[in-house]
Amino acid sequence: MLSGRKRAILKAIVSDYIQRAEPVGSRTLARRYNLGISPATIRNEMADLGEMGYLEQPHTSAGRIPSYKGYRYFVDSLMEAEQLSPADEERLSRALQQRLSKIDAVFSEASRVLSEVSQYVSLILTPIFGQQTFQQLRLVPLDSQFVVVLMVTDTGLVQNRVMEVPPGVSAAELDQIAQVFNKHLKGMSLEDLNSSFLQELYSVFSRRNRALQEFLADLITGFTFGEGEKVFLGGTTNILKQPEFNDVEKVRNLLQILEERDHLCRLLMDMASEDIAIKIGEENECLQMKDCSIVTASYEINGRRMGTIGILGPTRMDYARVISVVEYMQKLLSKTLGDILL
Amino acid sequence: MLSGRKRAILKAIVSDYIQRAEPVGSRTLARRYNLGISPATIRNEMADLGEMGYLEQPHTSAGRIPSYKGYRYFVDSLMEAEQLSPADEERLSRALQQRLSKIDAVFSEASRVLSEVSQYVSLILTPIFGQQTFQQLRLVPLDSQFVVVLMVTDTGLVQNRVMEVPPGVSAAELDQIAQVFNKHLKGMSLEDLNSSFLQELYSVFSRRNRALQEFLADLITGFTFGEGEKVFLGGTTNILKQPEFNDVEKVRNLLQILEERDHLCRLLMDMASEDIAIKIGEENECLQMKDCSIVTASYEINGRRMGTIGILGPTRMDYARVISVVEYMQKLLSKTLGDILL
DNA sequence: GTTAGCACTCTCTCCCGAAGAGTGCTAACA
DNA sequence: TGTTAGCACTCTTCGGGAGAGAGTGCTAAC
Repeated sequence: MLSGRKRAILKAIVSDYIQRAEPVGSRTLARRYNLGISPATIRNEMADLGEMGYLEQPHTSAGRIPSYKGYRYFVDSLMEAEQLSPADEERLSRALQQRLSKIDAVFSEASRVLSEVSQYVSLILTPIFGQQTFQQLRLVPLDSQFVVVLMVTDTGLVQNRVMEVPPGVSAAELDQIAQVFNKHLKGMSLEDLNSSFLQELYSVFSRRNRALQEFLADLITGFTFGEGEKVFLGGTTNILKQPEFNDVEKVRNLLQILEERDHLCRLLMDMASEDIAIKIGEENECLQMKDCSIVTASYEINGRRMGTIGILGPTRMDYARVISVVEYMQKLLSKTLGDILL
Repeated sequence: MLSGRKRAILKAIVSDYIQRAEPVGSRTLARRYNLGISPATIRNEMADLGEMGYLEQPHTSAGRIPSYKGYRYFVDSLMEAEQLSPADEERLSRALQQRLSKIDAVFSEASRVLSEVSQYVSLILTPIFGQQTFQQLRLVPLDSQFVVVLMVTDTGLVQNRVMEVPPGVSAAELDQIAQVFNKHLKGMSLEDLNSSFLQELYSVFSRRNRALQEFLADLITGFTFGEGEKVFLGGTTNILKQPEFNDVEKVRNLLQILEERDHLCRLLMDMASEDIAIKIGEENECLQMKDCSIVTASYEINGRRMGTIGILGPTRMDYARVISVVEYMQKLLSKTLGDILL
């Protein structure tokens, strides 16, 4: 455990650095914070903290900056929770209070306002289909050639797409297919939907040709991979305001990651297991993100954890504030989605 | 008109600058290109071209760079059409040859490969609904509370969303609504779909309450603004490789524009009126894009111009190459979409 | 009309020195 | 023994030349 004085110094250093983005020295620290001790004493303590791995020195005779370990300690046991200002709460709420008919519009608005209020990059993972169970399937023929496939999950999400109907399959037969699905799959987790069911289907429709079999296979893969999960991204340009991203090379590295939606998707899914998750710098598996931190929260639909919202910024981000923003949005989103879907 | 020699010199300068991104001087020009004249003569000609507004000088005693007018002249009458390499054609085709069930997947793949091959930023505007006519409406009730609204256009695009059914409206009544729509609107341009029809609808269902009226109004606005047009963006990071974007401030300006999807949408719609459109530097209304050029082409679905693909790069972009890429993708996309939708 | 020569201009880079900030060590102090 | 003042030292940053390099425009000759 760190002594009270070391804790106070570490806290002051991290806070100061978060605010000003510049290495902080003993003299400045003594001047700016009322620690009641002289720069010399602070220097001694700083040397200790440096040896213990909480602080780093960009070079001899620059001030100290927090190491990853320093941020972690700060977040875990020094930082004070911050109450979101009423103005910010207002901004967040209002964005979701508009009448947003499509669920995607909700996510897109949420991501926009999240990045605006936080001034960092916002990420939103749409509901994970694997977490839901099959409720019903509808096959709505548009004409003799195309059919609209509607799949409804237990949480009320509707997945839809247009498919080509194999030639010679009648509307009655489509109905029959839907019936088999609805009878056999109701309540089954979409994750578990595997090929054994497909075999069963084949046998039911065995008299039929290869085209139909392909159609059925496509139908099922569409459920699991179909629309899939998407990631909404907002405020990418905010990151460019941060002094640590004054280097175009760094910017490019980060933006490249943000362009790989699959990667982000996996990242957010991994973090979905916790209510609030914080990854600081090196804790990110991805090397290119070692200068960044991510704070995520999982939103719920009807009490079930369904997806994740997150904010990405430099390791030097204002954790207390970001956490309060994310938490507020988490509640807001859970409520809004519940209202729309239930 | 410019003399043959001036044309040759201008062409050499623009080509060289496009390739190397550095002001080009008379001596270098004479060395690199076999123009058969001495640097001194070139200098005279360059001075003329400068006075005529085709060239600019970053400062005295640097070489010349093309002005906006210089690029324009180059594009209009100096540039030689470039044949896309078989390898590139292959890459573009293959991306769209995958089985892509959802139309959005086609656009997303197209935008990805477009940016990869061009090494600039790619933009794709999804089909403009206003250009299409109403074909049919389906209202598929999921349960007593929600209904899936399916609207099919004459080009085979399906727009869908989930809406809440006003309490007390039966399935039969929904059917009736759909029938009225299908009877009155078939063949009508979605753009023209206005409130006069809504009045008519009200009178048909006049016995009904306010909730139903709101439902009907929402239904119609959904057609025109509903899903709306989307812009797919790819290869944003490519722009960062360009030396002209070594300045973070410039990058931020551009990325900010690219984040405003509505703005991009309008931009691409404006350019949709031509088969191939090229906007160079200052020709862009948007001030922040004065250092950029956009090359667009409109793709067709069943012979009707429906949307736009484009490539955005620095004014110093390789126009010949970009044009050939865009043209190729235009044909590819028109074909692919025709196949999927028809 | 074209070219060679030349003086001149402007940028870029490298280097140097001064300023500033901060450290670590030592010695004195409570 | 912990704390503090003092001091020499280190390292970065910034500004000011000096020199190199590239290119221009003008003039005079071909």
